Amino acid sequence: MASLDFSQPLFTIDNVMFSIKNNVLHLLLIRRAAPPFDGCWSLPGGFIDIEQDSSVEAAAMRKLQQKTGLQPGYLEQLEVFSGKGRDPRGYSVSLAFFALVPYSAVSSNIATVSQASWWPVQDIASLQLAFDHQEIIQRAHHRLKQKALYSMLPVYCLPPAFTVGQLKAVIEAIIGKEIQRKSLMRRIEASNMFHLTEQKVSSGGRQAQLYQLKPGVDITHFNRNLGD
Amino acid sequence: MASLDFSQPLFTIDNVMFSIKNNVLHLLLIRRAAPPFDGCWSLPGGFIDIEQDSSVEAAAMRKLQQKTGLQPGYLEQLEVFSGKGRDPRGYSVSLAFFALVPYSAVSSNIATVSQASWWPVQDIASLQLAFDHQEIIQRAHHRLKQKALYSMLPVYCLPPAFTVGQLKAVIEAIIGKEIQRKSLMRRIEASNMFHLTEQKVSSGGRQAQLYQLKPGVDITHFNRNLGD
DNA sequence: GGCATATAGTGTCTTAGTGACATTAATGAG
DNA sequence: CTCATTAATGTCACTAAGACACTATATGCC
Repeated sequence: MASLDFSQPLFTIDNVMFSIKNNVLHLLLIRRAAPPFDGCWSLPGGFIDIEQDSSVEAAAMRKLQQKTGLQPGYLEQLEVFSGKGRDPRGYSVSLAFFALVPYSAVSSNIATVSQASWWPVQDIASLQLAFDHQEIIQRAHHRLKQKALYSMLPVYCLPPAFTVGQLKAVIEAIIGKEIQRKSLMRRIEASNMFHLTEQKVSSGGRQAQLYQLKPGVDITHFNRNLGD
Repeated sequence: MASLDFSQPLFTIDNVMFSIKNNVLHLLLIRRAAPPFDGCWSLPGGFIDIEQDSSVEAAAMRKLQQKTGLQPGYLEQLEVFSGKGRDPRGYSVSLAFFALVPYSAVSSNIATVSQASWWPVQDIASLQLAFDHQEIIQRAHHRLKQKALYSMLPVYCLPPAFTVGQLKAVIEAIIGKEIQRKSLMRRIEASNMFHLTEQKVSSGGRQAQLYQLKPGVDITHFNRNLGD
């Protein structure tokens, strides 16, 4: 194996954290306070601290906690973005994560952290973002769309108890397309991931059943996509 | 953003390169010649060279060329593996790739590179590998299996011209399960990725049509998995 | 109360793509 | 020529999603 006489690239973490607000897909950006790109909106991230971060996932979690005051219910590695041009400070390698969080969990904490705010995903393309964050966001959104078609992942955008109508709205916001309520019901039943609570919830018509994730279950993956 | 007074982790690349030999899924290991783990089999990889590698993908390609003498037809990021314990030299972050290559392309070059050889994936679990390479291989294999169920990715394990029977054998070797020839034919037609050549090939019975990738096409993804 | 309306949930037929397997096609061995 | 072998097709069954009508239960207004 080669020796260590190459200088190492700068290694950083970026997080694309999604949530649903008013039935619209949003993601969290923070305004940079230092060069390069100071003043620009950017993804919350930073450097890994090998003293306190037991893994890159731990580093991502710590950075999210630090910059936004909350921890996502779901976190997954997206992809590494690398090259000479993406950071003016030099060759850099950034591991991007994508995260999901219920919007309710955000609303109370986010106020205390200035310079961070939720943006509708559709509006992001027209912003001037730092680094190659536009591309990272596109990739994250694409991955999330795909996963919403064949898995129950979107539940992580909802509070612990939710209705079928809410889950349907979340999925539709993510994939940008209507789905059949009936199909979703079939999947909920087939997945065996949820149980009904005794509570019901009003939303202008007949009251809806509240569902809850069974403790310790894995996210079901189906072998067919929705919305062909 | 934080300043640079944290020491940076060691950043490395690992490659899980798959191919098919005698209708069995194999992957390429090299024997380490230096500590740590000298003498152990391990994944071909190493450090990125920021002078010559324009991206992490370029680094992965260069390392494969260097250590095995060949370049894969397909290369994709798998996942980052990180932590204090995985490398005795210190905190390390390794980006693993998975690669596919036709076995024919290997056979001539591999002889010139000592200490590299193909191993049946089933036999790997009983080897003593360096670092956390067992886990990396498991993850790569899992991902490859999944992709074989819903995409045409396995064609990258075949030479430029191939028969339906060969593709069927490759897919079966990857997913460890028989599939219906008919289903594969339907996908080949639906994907519109291939065209027939005039040539046919003998294999003990009726001659088989040779198919070829159309130039510049993307790998088709289906919205349903094989082999429910 | 009675009715309109809104949302929740079910029943059921259609549709699309795979599984299973029989059938036909082409080739080599004897 | 006959048979064994592999390639390719024809056809029906099965499964899960799409479409949409229909029932159920809540709220608000008269």
